[in-house]
Amino acid sequence: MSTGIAARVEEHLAVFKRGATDLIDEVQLRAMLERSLSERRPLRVKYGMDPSSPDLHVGHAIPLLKLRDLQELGHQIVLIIGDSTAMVGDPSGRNKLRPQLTREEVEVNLVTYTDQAAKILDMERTEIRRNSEWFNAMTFEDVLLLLARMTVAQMIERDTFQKRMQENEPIGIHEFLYPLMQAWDSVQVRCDAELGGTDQLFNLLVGRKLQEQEGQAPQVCLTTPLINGLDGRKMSKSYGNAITLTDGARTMFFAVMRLDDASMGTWFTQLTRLPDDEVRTLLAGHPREAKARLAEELTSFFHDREAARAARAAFDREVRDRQLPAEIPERPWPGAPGDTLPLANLLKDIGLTSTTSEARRTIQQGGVRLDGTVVRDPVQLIAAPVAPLLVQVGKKRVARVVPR
RNA sequence: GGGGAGAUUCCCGAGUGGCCAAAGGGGUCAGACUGUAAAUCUGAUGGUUCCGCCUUCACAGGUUCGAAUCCUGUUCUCCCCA
Repeated sequence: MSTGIAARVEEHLAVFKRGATDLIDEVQLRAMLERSLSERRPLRVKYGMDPSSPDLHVGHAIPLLKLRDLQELGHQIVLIIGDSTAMVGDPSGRNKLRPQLTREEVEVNLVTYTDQAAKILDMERTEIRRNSEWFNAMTFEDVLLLLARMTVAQMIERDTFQKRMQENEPIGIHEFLYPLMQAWDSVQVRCDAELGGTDQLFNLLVGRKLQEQEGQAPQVCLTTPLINGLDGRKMSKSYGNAITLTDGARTMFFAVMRLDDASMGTWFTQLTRLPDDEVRTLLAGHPREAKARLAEELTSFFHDREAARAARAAFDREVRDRQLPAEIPERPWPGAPGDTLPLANLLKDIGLTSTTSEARRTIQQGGVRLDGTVVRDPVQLIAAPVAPLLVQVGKKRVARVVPR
């Protein structure tokens, strides 16, 4: 082996390892890379996504970004669209039984999923496989044989199942099938390595086991951290604490600015590719500057530099300087032209609050301003405006009521 | 197959005949503070024509002046025994 290859092995290894939580195992990966680079045969790196909810969030972007790095090194990415596994539901990191999706729901999600993944990966160079390709071809006997590869004891060793049993939460028998299915994907695509979140480690290891049983070299398992959402809990669409890849530039930027300081380091490492020393300098400086930079990097990546700058300008203006936004949505007066409306009803009618009760509460708490003046009486009658009336609810909601 | 426990408001979780729109915590919203946050403090948190009325405590009936609370049936979950 030439010294040139040895250096490149180290280079590739560093990319694999950067920000990773588990690597099983490094010795094996090094050997794979040596062979791969000397034989000029890219490694097949698998990643599976189940189209189980319509939107991907930045947490999903972490492994995808890692895949992109590997893709840029010339390795072959194999993206598994888990259209069959989605109907089972991955029990990983779940303390509850997942609702089972129908074929129709899966198909709808699938389209948006690949579109979103395309924001990160070069899909031209990505091998995309649906796992229904092989699962739909299996007979009941095939399924039995697959199930027979593991024992219940091995399965319930998993901490998620342990926890559920302790908490008397249900565990569906079909959930036992999930790790085996994911592992079977690895056998089918003959991958050299599989990437997943830290909660996937068990499933990834089952892949190694099955590949060995099938006479294949066991895959290297690589996990990336799961990140917390904006409220500190695990990021999840259902908690409403996620930043999704489909969020607009402004929404995305503003959301990142709400992140707690302590998480910034992880976010920089996992979601940006800024050099380490630059990140260190940023983190040592003013937290707001660092966070703004983080937000700008993320927004630029998922949208573009221009949109990110605009979002930052809007943030500075509206939040930092407490100025009105440049664009204020206009709402036509909802009543008859010469009419009057109680303030609470007006707020609901123009959509600034979802119910009149919410409007009343907010008004009574001093959260509503008309032309900049706090109004505390929810039944105060508002006359149809002759000139635009500026209505603000809290810090974020604003509209201009215009005559019609 | 037998026995036991349970299903509560967005989530978790109290409540076992009237004082229950239902404790407490989380989340969320509003206000204060601030660096944009976080943390902290205050208040709010089913709807509404808002000191009244309507809807809500798995579902369907029933008892009662009155039920989340009692009874019957149904659905779902957990535990133990076989």
